[in-house]
Amino acid sequence: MTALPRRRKAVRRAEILGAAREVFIARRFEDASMAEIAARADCVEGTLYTYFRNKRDLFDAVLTDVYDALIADIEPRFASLDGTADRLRFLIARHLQIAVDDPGISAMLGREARGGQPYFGSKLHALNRRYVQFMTRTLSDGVERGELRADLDLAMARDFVFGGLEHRVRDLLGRGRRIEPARMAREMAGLLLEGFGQRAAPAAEAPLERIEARLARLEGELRARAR
Amino acid sequence: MTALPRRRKAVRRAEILGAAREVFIARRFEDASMAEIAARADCVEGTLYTYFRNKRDLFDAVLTDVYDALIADIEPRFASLDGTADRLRFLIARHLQIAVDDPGISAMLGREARGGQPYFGSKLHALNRRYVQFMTRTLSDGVERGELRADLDLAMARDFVFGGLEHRVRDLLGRGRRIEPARMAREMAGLLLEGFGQRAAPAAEAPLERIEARLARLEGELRARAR
Amino acid sequence: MTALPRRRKAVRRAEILGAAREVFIARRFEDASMAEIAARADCVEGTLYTYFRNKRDLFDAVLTDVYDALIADIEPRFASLDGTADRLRFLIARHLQIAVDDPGISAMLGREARGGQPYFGSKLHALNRRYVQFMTRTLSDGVERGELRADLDLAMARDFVFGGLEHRVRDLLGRGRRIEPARMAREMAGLLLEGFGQRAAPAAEAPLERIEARLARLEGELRARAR
Amino acid sequence: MTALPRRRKAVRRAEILGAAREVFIARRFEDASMAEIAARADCVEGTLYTYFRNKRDLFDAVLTDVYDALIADIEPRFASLDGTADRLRFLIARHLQIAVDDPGISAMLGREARGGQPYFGSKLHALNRRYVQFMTRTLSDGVERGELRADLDLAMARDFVFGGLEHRVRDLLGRGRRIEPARMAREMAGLLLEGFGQRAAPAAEAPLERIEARLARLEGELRARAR
DNA sequence: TATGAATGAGCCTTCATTCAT
DNA sequence: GATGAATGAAGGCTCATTCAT
Repeated sequence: MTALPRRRKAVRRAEILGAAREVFIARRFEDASMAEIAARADCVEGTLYTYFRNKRDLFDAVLTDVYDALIADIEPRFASLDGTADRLRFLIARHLQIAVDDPGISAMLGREARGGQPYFGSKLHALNRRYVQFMTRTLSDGVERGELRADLDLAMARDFVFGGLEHRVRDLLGRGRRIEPARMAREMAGLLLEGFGQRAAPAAEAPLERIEARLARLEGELRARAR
Repeated sequence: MTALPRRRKAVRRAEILGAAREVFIARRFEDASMAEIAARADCVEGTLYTYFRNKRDLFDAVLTDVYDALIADIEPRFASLDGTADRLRFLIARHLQIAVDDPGISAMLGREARGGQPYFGSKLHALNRRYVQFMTRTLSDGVERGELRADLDLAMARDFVFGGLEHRVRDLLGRGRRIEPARMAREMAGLLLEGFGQRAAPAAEAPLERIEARLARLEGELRARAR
Repeated sequence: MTALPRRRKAVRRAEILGAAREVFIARRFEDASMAEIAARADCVEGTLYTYFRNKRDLFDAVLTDVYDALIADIEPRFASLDGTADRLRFLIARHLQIAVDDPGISAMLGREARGGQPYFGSKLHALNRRYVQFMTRTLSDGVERGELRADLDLAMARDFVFGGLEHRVRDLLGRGRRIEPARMAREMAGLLLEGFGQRAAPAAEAPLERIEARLARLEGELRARAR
Repeated sequence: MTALPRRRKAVRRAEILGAAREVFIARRFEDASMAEIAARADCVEGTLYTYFRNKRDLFDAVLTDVYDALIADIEPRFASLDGTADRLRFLIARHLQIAVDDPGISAMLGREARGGQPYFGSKLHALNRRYVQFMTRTLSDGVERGELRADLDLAMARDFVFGGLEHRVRDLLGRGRRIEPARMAREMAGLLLEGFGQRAAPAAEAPLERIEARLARLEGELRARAR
């Protein structure tokens, strides 16, 4: 055939990447075939190998693209948020938004994280770390600022967030339910921050503060007199 | 040619099941090969098919074994627990124990839940539902008894528990860290029940009483001096 | 299990034969499995081999049964028929009757005649020859008695009969049409005996008569003159 | 490793088709193996699948080739024939010629028509219909023109022709006899057109000629005397 | 650079037959 | 005599990758 006349490499590369993305979303890594990617990219299999060393390479490039776009989108918006609760809600909502915009991507990311290949040390793991940083920072800042418990185990907290998200998304998608990122993020963040338990609270904050204020005042007064 | 010495069918079956278990732990379903299972069970591939109709059947048999043992172990111990917190800690610890006893199994279960085959409706899904029942009951009982927030979204809570567990285990195992089920269960349950947020109150009743005692003492002293 | 208590060999053999017959009717030789036959005969595969040397043997035994029954049924009735046309109609009708009574059998016989194994020299061929004898005799007797053309090529005629029957049955069965042996036998025999061709005859006789008239006239005239 | 020298796709395809043809002639569809075809085409099995989607596809391609060539050969010659008897003789001779040129093909076609797969609706059936059209037209035209009995059952007649041919060829080939298409076509057509039966009337040609000779002689003699 | 034909190892599954029990 | 567990060869098919063109 007449090859598409003089495509610049970058363009061709992008086409292949796009095709690969579609295929890797539709099928897991092992089940995706280079033949299908080539067909969708409108070239032959051999051509793929002039742009990517092998299938894994191509897959990693797709992942990089996905994460890069994701991070580029999150970065500025995250930077403008200060409160821990706000940040948490934003990150959860943004994560849910992926599942809404591109359900295949969520599935792919979750799926491939436990692939046949070792996850730790993989490209996917490295990329994921960058993404997870936003959450890690949110949590550690939260502790520093006194908005989260001082004894919070950050890694454990992070796992609850992402693990919960993953299961939640899978469950809802599996049942064909709609996901409303904002509302659901509010609920999830609320549950995480306050816990499942029944708040003895009502007894809670205002009265206690008042009592302690009274106490402090009294003790100060006594110390003064003691002098 | 040389037939292996005859064994009782049940024995052979168990051998094959054991071999299959090892292989399915090491590789995901699609990547596991009947050839490898046969080799590990010290028989030829054909033999496998006299015990199991096909690869999926064999896989399901492995899963059934795992879950049956798990559920049989949990059932009586769970039945003897009443408090929501106790139950939660027990179930979490038991789940973590799987990862300690048989790290491959955790990975396998998590992995296959997102397999290529539709998860919903699969044997795995059916088995998993039975297992998850313990948690579901714990949570709904907890709400009924007023030990958990009345507005708790049970499905969401369940997803946080299992999602968090899954990520936690994967993370720790991936980093080669040791897991201490009891301690970790305490921490996880605590975090889930109380939330990430800073307790304005640490509150609790005993301290409150102590404060009031302190207060009473001070006030009494003041009154004494005032005289 | 408790084996069926002391079945006499002949009974068991008959059971196996019956099961084999069902299976060989349903599937062609290669596709029929000893396992299925054993299951249908309610015994295990090994048992089959105590009654028949191998699958082919078993198949041949089934065929022998079929042909023996067929021949035993035809023999006396054929013996009572004299006219060539009657015999032909009877044999055709009887053949069609097989397709009506036991469509599987016709299919099986036709099918296996061109099996992978060489047909000539096979057991099936030998059995078939006995069956075909009835037709062969009918045709050769017919010629001898002057009821069939003296120059009839017997083998060719026989092939037309059975080839036609085979195709006819297959066609009708394939289209789901009903077969009425008697009526169809009449039609087929008629067509074979009289041919496809338009009888020149009607046209033929008038001219012949004219010739004979002419001849008679001449001869009479000659006789007259001779006097 | 060492790749065969590149060939043009069409060439390779033809080689594979040729190899497949040989194998499908030698064995029935189910018994033919892709391995054998590959070996005969001097390539590996995988290569076959770059030309044909699967075994059935390859088989159908072989059949299509055979029928296309056959029909292309018959078409123009058939078009030039008018009389029913001529056409019939031609078609029969042509059919026999297949058995002479390529004895395997006849066997294959007959064999596969009763394959395990349903024949009706198969590619083979579709192709065969086109081939059979020539005979169908011959017969229906024959009736229309008054050259065949007006009450001729066309389907039945067609089955006699092809059934007879099939059996005849199988019988002769099976016995290692030579086939002489032209002579045999004359005989077969004759038998079909005139039937097996003793012609009471047509008295046939030789006698008629003898009579007319006698008649001519007599009349000549009389005329002589009259002078 | 792009091509695309060829590779070949590997996969799951079937089944007639054997033989120790 | 009957059993039935074990065999092992064979089958169709897939696919990432290579390399001559």
